[in-house]
Amino acid sequence: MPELPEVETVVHDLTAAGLVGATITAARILWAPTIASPRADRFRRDLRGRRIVRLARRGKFILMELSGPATLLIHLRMTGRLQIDTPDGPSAPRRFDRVTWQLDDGRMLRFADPRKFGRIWLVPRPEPLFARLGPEPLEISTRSFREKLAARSRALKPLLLDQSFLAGIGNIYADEALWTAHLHPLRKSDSLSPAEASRLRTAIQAVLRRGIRNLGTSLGSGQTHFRLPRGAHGRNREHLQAYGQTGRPCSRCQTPITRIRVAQRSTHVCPRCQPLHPPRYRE
DNA sequence: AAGTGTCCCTGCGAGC
DNA sequence: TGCTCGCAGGGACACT
Repeated sequence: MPELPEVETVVHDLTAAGLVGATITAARILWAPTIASPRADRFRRDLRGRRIVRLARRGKFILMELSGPATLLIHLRMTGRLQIDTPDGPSAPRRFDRVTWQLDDGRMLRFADPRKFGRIWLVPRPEPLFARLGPEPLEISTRSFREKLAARSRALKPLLLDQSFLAGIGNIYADEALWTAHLHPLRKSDSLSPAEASRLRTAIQAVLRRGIRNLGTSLGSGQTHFRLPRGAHGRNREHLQAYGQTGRPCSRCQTPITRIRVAQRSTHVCPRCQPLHPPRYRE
């Protein structure tokens, strides 16, 4: 499930593959609802002949800045994958391809997405799409983070998943950050002491940075798990401490990790390290 | 404002 | 082996 570290990894891998500088010679749409805007015929027409100028990330969005200028925005949602083929690779669409782009260097870029939740936009300016996105979690200051927590009275888990609060965190890294910070997912955001708030920010940044360093978290098997554009796997799964660890001993206290449901999402918590009602403030 | 439920989708693992 | 069933979940939206 691509979150900030996976999206960052995709952008890095596309850049390393030398995508910047290539020109799109044709776009093919195999599942029309993937294109959020503009309409399919215009999407194809407007892309032809544009050069890829820069690749970037904002929240969970991949930004492909094009000559013109224009920006191609890609959101992978659950199972979206960008794949870059070598020039001698097969050019026929594969089973889960939703959009493909032919490049002038002979390569093909594919957007594959088994569950069809991913979306792509071609826009003159990306900013309007970011109007409701919160700040980047790797850039927010301690002070600003504390103030934002105190300004709300929401459970921590749904708040971390809310992209208008912070942009880029999903279910895996939310659970990892809360475990790392010793905080229960149902703690209210305005109940945190300054030390706890600071600890949470540090934990968020640590788990995201570790995810990036490990090239993202690849889960499960088959078509639905995360891969880099050139086919490599992320190796962050082996570093997970809470997510998907139900029944396994917490690496800090050996208490089995339990799975609860919070805001319709499976949530993994150490019942001992992450008490809902802490006896008193520590540190 | 916060929380819940529903929808979109389909591969996959579990159970029979 | 082959079937059915329920789970996985990001984000938009309706509703309480």
